[in-house]
Amino acid sequence: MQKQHQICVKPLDCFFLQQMGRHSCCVKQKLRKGLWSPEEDEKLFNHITNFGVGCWSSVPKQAGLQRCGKSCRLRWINYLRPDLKRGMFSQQEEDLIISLHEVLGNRWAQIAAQLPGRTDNEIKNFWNSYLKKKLRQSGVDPNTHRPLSETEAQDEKKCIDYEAYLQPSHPKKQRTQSSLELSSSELGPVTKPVFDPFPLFEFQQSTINHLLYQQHPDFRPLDQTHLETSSEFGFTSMPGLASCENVTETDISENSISTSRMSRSFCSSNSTIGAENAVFSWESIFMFQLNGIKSEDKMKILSWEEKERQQTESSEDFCNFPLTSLSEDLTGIQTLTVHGRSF
DNA sequence: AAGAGATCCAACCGCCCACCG
DNA sequence: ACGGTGGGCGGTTGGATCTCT
Repeated sequence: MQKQHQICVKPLDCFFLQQMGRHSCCVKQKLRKGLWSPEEDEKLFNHITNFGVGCWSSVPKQAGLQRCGKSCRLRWINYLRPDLKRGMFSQQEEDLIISLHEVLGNRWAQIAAQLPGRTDNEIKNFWNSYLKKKLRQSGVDPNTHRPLSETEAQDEKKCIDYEAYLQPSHPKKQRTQSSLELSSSELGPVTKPVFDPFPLFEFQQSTINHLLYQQHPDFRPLDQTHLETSSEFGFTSMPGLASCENVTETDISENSISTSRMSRSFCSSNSTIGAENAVFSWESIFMFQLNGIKSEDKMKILSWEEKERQQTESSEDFCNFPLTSLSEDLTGIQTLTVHGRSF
């Protein structure tokens, strides 16, 4: 474990480390730490929207944030990024994580690269809080992916009923879904405002990706690499946001966005947040997704129920995502098998 | 109803590495 | 070649929330 090498860095040590170019953050006592406020989120989001992802160390100053660059980067990657998929992991994602973990170990970033819309942190948390226990429960050592001895399996006291977990009524699931599925009238007064720039993203990501995949077989969902490096997807300049004033109401089917799936934050606030050079709105987010893939086709927007049905029917689509960026560590590995499919 | 324990997950920490001057 | 710097990563923490008694 790394911890044994870690030295408690207090002022004097910290000074030297700073001189060595390491973690200068900790000496800047004035910088804020902890949870991000909606205002901070909005500032960071608007800054990245307007100026793109450049030098993280300069972002806090330019965006007017009392945070270190690392903190801003993390917040963007794990929460504000527009391509994030939210909500429960699907069975396909879960199987893929387990298979990838068997090959890659705790290389969460590499695993996350194979799961569009998921962050390494999210996958790591999911693994530590749930998958590990599930594997142990089913008699598999999560570290080696080999069968546990019977004794070890019996000694595993913590029991997780996975089937029950997948049911909509499971408390843990309700916890994560509540903000998406309750209507504003059901939610009552909002006590903890949250800046949620992409409250529909669960809908957008899965629905649009599915639709695009249907009509454009070459289409692949956005991933972190695309966002950070590809001008084709254009997030560094956010064309969809910058030009959102050109979006008309008729571009979006009224049926495609159900207010019942809005998050608390947006149910309780204006749907448009003004910035100096950009306007934050539902329409802009939606159109960015469409602009991002440069599709000229008019797409039929399916109802939520129809979309979910089709997703279920095409549940194997996820397995078709190519493993494009496995590291050099995998050079010796010929294939990766997921659900009997070889990659 | 209340308190304790368990769990989740956002955020932090420190190490490593690539890049640059 | 070397040191400074920024970014990426995995491990860990601690506050919030949930469950149990």
